[in-house]
Amino acid sequence: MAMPNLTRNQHLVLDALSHAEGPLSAYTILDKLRDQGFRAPLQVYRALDKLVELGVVHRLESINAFVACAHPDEDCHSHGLTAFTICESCGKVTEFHDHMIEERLAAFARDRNFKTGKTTIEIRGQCSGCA
Amino acid sequence: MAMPNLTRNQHLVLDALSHAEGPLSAYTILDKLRDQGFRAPLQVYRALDKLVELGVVHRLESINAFVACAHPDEDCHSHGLTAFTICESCGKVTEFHDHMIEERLAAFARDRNFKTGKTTIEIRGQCSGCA
DNA sequence: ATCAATTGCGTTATGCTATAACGTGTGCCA
DNA sequence: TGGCACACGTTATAGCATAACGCAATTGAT
Repeated sequence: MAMPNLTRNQHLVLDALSHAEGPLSAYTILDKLRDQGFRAPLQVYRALDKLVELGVVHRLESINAFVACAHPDEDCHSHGLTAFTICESCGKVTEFHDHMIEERLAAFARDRNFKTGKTTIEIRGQCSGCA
Repeated sequence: MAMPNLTRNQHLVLDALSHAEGPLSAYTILDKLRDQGFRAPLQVYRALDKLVELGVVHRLESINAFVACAHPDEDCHSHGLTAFTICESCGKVTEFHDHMIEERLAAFARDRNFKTGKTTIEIRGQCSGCA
């Protein structure tokens, strides 16, 4: 998955996420980009769809928010499964990869003849600074 | 976590989920229970909150839906972490527990001094019957 | 060169998911 | 018997996401 040039909208959305402290909702991104001409949710969602597909943005299913990939230069998809810790106090998100967990889930799916699409692993709680 | 008697609303919601083929959204449950007098989303959400707390219903974060626990008699919470496969074609959900994955996630959290609250593991894809 | 396919864009409208805030009723037990 | 805890019902609103339309730019095969 090579990284094509981003369109203006995609670039603006990625920038907003990259400069944010934590994850942002689509509507928060919209508000941040009103000065740049954004007017409608779809402008954000369409950019997000593409950025997620490229692997430079992750969607956090459990909080309906999006976060820039922690290491966008390497191809995040190539690391396989991505897991997250999400601090419910400060919003800090940490991304990590664990090959054993990945293997274990793959084995379960294989045993059941389940064809794996996208996998979500999210741990919500309190980070070290907030506990 | 003992299982107290359920209220009428809680019982109706749990029944709806138990008899369903797959996961249901809160609003789908609401529609199913209109004949029983349900009129507003909160009636469903309040029941769901309680049922989830009791461990007899699980929330699937990645599809904003709810499913009855596969083994409600045992205390599902006592099995620790619950993971799911979710078929995107037929909606079938399979619940499973893997001690090694649980251990691995716990170790990661421990290393980072992250205090774990609720953990979500959901694999979306195609089940054996739909692949 | 030109046509068709693809992709992104902008807009309006709408639908789905979830909670806030208020008041009522009931059971418990100090 | 007064206070508390809990569930309930209702109205209203907030928050998240997509449908459907048409236009513009790009690409690429003929």
